[in-house]
Amino acid sequence: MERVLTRKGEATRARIVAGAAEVLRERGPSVTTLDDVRLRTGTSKSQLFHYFPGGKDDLLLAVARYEGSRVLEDQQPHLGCLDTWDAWYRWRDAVVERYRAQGDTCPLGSLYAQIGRSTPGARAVVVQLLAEWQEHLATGIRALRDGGRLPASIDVDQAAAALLAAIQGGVSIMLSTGRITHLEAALDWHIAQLRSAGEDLPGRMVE
Amino acid sequence: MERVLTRKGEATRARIVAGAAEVLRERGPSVTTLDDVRLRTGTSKSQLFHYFPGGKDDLLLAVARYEGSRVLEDQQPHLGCLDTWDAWYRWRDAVVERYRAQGDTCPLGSLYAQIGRSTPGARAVVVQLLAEWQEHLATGIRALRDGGRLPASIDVDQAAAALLAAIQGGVSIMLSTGRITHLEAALDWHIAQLRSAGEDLPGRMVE
DNA sequence: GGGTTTCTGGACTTGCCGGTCCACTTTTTT
DNA sequence: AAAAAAGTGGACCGGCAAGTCCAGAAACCC
Repeated sequence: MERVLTRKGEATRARIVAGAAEVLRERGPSVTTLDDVRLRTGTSKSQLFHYFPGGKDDLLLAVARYEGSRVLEDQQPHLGCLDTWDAWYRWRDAVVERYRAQGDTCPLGSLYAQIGRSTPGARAVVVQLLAEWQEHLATGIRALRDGGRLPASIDVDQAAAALLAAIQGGVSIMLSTGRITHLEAALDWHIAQLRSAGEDLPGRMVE
Repeated sequence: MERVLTRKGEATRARIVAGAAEVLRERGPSVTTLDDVRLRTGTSKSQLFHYFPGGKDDLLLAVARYEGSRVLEDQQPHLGCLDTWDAWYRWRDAVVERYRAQGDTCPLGSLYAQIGRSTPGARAVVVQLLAEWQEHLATGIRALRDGGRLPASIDVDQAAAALLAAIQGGVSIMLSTGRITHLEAALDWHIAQLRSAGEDLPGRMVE
């Protein structure tokens, strides 16, 4: 099935995805028409269907993948090295900043709401993103524990899952209310809780 | 402007809202047409516009209000009396049960995604719901603190905000992945953290 | 450089769906 | 009980946006 794309074709396709992502972020998926995308990207109907034979859903899915890949990238390099408390605070700031900049739109979330049910691929994109994200968090927590900064008894996976949920919730609340306070509260609370769990740890701390 | 509704009219209106809510939950707002609602509720186009002069958005907003009012109701009476640890566990189970039953649809969330941007009323509905919800949680935490089960130094509002975020995130993750694990992890983690914060409290506990 | 494939442009079709209209019935009011 | 107001049924309209088609241009391959 895979059709081969020439260099030019590849460029056009990429232009369409990036442009579509812009429009979708501004207007929201349900009200964005293919003509909007056409206009923004300087393409024609036939090109849209040439590159995305499945039509609108196909394009939306491509945009979802595109947006999804950016979510974790935007948190790097901090997300990759959560092994000291300082690193956690830097990451926390990066996350807040990212979502503050994004404002009250959640490209991936609204895309999923639009095509999720019908297109099975969309769910896969989100599920994988969440899994990777949580894995990064778990790695960070594990690093703290192994570094003696957290008690050995801590349930790493539960903590990571709870933290991921808190972030998602903070973002989702931001979308509805326009305020980033809950995201901040969630992050601060979680880090503070982790920290206080490691506070009165025997030995180690001085090592 | 307010038109008076006869008893019959009231009943019809209620039937439309309830029926529309059903269809919307099943199909999602973006793909649900007024004809779907018509069919489900056994009404005609003119009735729909008779009761909801603003058209589809108007109806959707009414449904949003309807769904919103149920969210907190479904957590009662537990949510109203979070003054002992046992009460918290009961509430936790009620929340999990409610969302497990609801499955992978979030009536309010998807409604908001659909009409939020355009209809200002929708945002108000969500904002108010979240505020009330958080207030309940804060009241519960305050009760624990005043009962000597939590340290006096606890930042009640931050804790409540973080918990609310965690719940929202748990739900939102459930919508994407179909799994309720994150909601459970978030609730369990939060309650456990609160509890451990109150663990080594001086005096009081025996009083 | 000729043949084949890929790419592009835009006119055209199609069907859906929100919204209008108006005639008719039922209920309320006095 | 008659007039007024509220409620109901369904035919109809109009626009919009997804998707189709085909012809011509550009790129690739030998």
